[in-house]
Amino acid sequence: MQDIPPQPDPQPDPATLAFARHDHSHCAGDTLARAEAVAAERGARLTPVRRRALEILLEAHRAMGAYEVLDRLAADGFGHQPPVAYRALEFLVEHGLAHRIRRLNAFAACMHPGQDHAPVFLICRACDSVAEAAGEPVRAALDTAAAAVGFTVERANIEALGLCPACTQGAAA
Amino acid sequence: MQDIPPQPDPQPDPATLAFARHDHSHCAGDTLARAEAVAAERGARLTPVRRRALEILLEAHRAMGAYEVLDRLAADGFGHQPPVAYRALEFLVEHGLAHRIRRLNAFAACMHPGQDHAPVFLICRACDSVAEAAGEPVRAALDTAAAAVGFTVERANIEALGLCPACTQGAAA
DNA sequence: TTATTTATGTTATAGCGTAACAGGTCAAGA
DNA sequence: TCTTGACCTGTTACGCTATAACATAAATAA
Ligand SMILES: [Zn+2]
Ligand SMILES: [Zn+2]
Ligand SMILES: [Zn+2]
Ligand SMILES: [Zn+2]
Repeated sequence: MQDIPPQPDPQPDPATLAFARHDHSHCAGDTLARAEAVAAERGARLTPVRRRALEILLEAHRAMGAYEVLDRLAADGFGHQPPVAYRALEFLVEHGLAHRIRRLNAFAACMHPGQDHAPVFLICRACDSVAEAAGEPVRAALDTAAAAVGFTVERANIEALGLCPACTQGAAA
Repeated sequence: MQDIPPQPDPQPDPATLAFARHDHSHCAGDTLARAEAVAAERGARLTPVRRRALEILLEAHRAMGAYEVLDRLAADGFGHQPPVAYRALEFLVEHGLAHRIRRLNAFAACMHPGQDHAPVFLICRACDSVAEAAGEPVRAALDTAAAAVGFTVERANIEALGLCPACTQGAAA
């Protein structure tokens, strides 16, 4: 959850990374750069508030409420009213640069923007970290279950609450 | 979504049923009876407010907001304040007699109480109906994805938004 | 009965989210 | 150049969702 000096190894699976000690400033910076590239490619305008909102979400592998983001934006000289945060977050979600975690009434930066993906969120109830795991098989199973009753899935929210690797260890002790 | 006279056939899959015309008074009554049996078995006290809240949720295959349930309870002579509804609903969820649909900030009656199940919700964006499909395969895929990164899943919310069979037809027209 | 727990109801307040309007920026086209 | 229109940012004001804290009453246990 914070910066730990040496981390020379190649990037592991993003969900594994979220729960592991890693050079997060690099992790966040890299993700931000990819997000900027995606925005440019799509012709989406990543304006100062929007970019700053994304940076804020990228500070840690956890979800933040809109009002928490708003406070941070306000402290940085942006507007102080809820729509300022909600609009920036809405933009990020719309363009796949962030996700909404309904279980937490909160938002989290997307850890692999650009890649078309069916995210599954793993929320640790002990340390509040949130990881975005590869959900393609889960989504496939969901589509199958829905198709069996004639239902057409357009969007899905798949959110799991439990214990991350570190906190599972702690609980076992 | 409303009562249609004859329906002699045996019960199909509950999710299929939710989207089909059926004798809902029988469907709801039967589910309520099973819920009562489950509550008795667990030693859970299905008091008048709680029972009435469940009946209200059972009136249709859709989710209802807590305040909507509250209005109905108040009209029936129960308390008029939010905690009255939230507590009844919390009880029902705790004992597996109802589910919370986070995407809608709402609650829906469980259509097969007692059976230990991993529900998946199929929410029609056109007619607002909500079906509870069998989610065991989906849950299994989720557990696998989580286990791959060392995460232990305790609870999961799996909610799909899309079009039910009837509304898919309508949209195609 | 008396003590203990559980349930119901209240007031008050916190937290989440959006509608509607005003002013500002920027680029395309007259 | 000037105007038009699209889009972005900011505001006020409000509505919906949810819970904390407390008082009373009913049910169960001792
Ligand atoms: Zn990181
Ligand atoms: Zn944890
Ligand atoms: Zn029915
Ligand atoms: Zn429908």
